[in-house]
Amino acid sequence: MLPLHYIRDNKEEVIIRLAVKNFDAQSLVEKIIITDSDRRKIQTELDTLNAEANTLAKQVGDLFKSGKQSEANDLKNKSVALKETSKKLEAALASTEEELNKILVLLPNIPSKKVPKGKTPADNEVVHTDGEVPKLAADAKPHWELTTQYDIIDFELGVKLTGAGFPVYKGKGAKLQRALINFFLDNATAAGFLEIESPILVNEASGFGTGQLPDKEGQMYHVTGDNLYLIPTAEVPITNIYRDIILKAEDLPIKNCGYTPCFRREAGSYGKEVRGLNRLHQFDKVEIVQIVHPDKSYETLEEMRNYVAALLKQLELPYRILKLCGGDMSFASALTYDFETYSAAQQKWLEVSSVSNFESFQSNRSKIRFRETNGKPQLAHTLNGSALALPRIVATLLENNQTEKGIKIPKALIPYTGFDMIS
RNA sequence: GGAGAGAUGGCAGAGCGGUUGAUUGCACCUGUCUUGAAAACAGGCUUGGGUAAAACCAACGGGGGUUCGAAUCCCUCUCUCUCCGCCA
Repeated sequence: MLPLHYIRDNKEEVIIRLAVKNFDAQSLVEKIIITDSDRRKIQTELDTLNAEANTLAKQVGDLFKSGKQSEANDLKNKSVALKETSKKLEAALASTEEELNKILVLLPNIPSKKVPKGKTPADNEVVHTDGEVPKLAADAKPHWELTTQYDIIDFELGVKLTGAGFPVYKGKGAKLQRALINFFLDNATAAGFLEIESPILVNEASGFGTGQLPDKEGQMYHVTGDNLYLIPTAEVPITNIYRDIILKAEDLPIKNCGYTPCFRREAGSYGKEVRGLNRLHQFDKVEIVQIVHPDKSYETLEEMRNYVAALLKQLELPYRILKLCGGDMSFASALTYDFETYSAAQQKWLEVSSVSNFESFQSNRSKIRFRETNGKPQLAHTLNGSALALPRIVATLLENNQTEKGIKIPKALIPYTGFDMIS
């Protein structure tokens, strides 16, 4: 949610910049500005009326005390009349505010000036490529065959227990999951991120705070009995820790990380996109989150980008970094880097991380603020990134490292797996 | 799940129908004093709307009601705590 005063003061700018996201903001912005000005008009009227009523009430009190009953009663009647008007105004104010909030939430975040124009993933800008793509034998197998061959992930069993997209990890497959999670968490904490273990069910307020609600409701699993949502990412609970908080400037930057399972309904996905580990309903992920001073957020984004790159390097996976074009960016982001690893048997790039600067878009929704000494509260900037999401890492790792003897585990991971080969 | 108690500013904790946006303590900030610090003293210290800045308005868990007037009374929802039950 963009700050209202920003929209008010930079109307043209907002419209022009949102065009980069292929979002025609013209009529929405107009409507927001009109509704806001209506709101203020009503508010001013109501304030004046309330001021009058307050004065009156005081006078009535004084008159009663000094025993002037009849005069007091006269004023009382006047006060009752005021009240009817103020009731109407209050109702008008409430409905105008509701309307304003409803449309304000429809406006996406403004993309940073560095965001390339474009409509589809094909327009994303490759900003960095690293690592060697292995030359595999002609009969190299995609990961969903390898997992069966070595009996480490059972997709059908998951279907039996739950449904498609809920795989069961077994033996070295399960150990590999645990190894990756620990590897990622250890790296994150070594880099100064405080580890958080959070709930994986969140309430509506949290879902709204990070932008999943109301618009992306269909992407989350909803526990209707208690009106809670299964988190699609640890970003939701971790960022919401700071909802409605006014931090001290010296508390910044806040660096948190956390491992959670993530749940996504992925309604509408189909075909080879969802084959094997490519797209799951439940998966494991370590997320890094930062809350920073607005002056520092782009610097922080680069730092996080470098951090994620270093992880992939340690895992010896070929990867590239994309700067997302306006059309491919998420609703809430101002600038996003996607990380993709090259899965050699599928011969395609798989997204394994997305690192974004949300500027004040989330913090405005969640009221995450900070204060300089003696200053006014102001919105902080929030950032987050996957570091990393497991399934596609596993897919790439299995495919790229397959040999006749088995699947080789990258050196950095061996202390965590306790084995150097899946065979 | 049953019974009871409670929700007030960063924290603790008053207030229970009329200058109470809120006593007080702690924390914090700014001054005075000091070579510096501590102590002491003086002042400041919720948030949002509104304004050039004020004035002004709103908010004492959320929503509704009674009243000329509510943090204070009533209804309702949510949450927390205590006891009992159940239980990893």
